[in-house]
Amino acid sequence: MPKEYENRGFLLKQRAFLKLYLLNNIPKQKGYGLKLLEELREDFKQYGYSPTHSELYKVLHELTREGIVRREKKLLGEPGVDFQEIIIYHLTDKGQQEKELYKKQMKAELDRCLGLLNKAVRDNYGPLLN
Amino acid sequence: MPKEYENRGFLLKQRAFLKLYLLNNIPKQKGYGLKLLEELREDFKQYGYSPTHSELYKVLHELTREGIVRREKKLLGEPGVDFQEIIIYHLTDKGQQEKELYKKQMKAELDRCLGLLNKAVRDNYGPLLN
DNA sequence: CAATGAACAAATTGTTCATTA
DNA sequence: TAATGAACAATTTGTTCATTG
Repeated sequence: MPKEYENRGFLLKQRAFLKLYLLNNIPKQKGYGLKLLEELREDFKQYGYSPTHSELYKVLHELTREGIVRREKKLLGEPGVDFQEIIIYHLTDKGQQEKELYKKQMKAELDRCLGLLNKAVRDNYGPLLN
Repeated sequence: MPKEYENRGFLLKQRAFLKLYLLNNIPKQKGYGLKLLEELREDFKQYGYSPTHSELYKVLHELTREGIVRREKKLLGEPGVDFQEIIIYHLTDKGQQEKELYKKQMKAELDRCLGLLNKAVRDNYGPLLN
C-alpha cells in the first residue's frame, strides 16, 4: 500500500516531495543514494534548497520497505580496483503501479499548495490592497 | 528586530505564513485571537488548511514579545451583560516599519517556494516527459 | 575516504489541559 | 461556555556518529 498521501494541512512535507522526485529519477539513471542526492541538490540549488543525505536515505528505505523499489548491490568503478559498494535502486512491478497512483495524488497536492501560496500573494500583495 | 527571515530550506514554515497574514489582518479589523483564527480558517477552507488556535496564539505572542503588536484588553459584547474578556491587537509604530520589511522578505520567500513547486510540476508532469 | 545507515537532537506543529471571566 | 494560554506530545527534519569496504 502506498499509504495514501494524507497531509491535509499546511504545505506538503519534504519527505513526500523527495519521494515524488525519486520515483521519477530512479528509473531514469542507475543512480545510487549519494548520486541521486547530488543531482537533486544541483537541481534545487537556485531555489536555496539542499536536502540532506539523511532525509534522502529515509525516503529510499521507506520505498524499499513498501516494496516499491528493489535494491541491488554493486561495486562502484572498476572491479578489482575500486571496492566501494553502492546500492542501485530499481522500481518493482508493484512500484510501477504505485508510482502512477502516487503521482496523481501528488499532482493534486502540488496544485493545492500552489493555490495556497498564490492566494497568499494575492491577499498580501495583490492589487487594490495597500 | 524582526529576526530576519532565514529559512533557507524546503518550503516556508507555517509560523511565518501566519505571521504575514496577521500583520496584514490586524490593522484592518479589530479582531481578537479566535476571531482572526475563524477568518483564516474560512479563507483557507477550500485549500484544506485549517490552522490551530495554538499556532495562532504562538504567533501573536511572538509578535507581542517583539514589540510589533500591542495588546488591549476589552470586554466582548455589551458591558454589564457579557463579561468575556478578549484581547485586541494593534500594530505599534515599530510594528508598522517591521511589517513592511517582513512583507518584503516574505514576498521573496513566497516566490522562492512557488518556483520550487512549479519546478516540481514541470519536472514530474511536464511536457516531453513520460 | 565515499557510501550507507542509524542514533540522536532540534525544531516545528498539534493535542490536551488549565484558567478566567 | 468562549477565549486565552500553557503544558505536553507527536511529527518532521537535521546533525552527528558508526560501519563497511
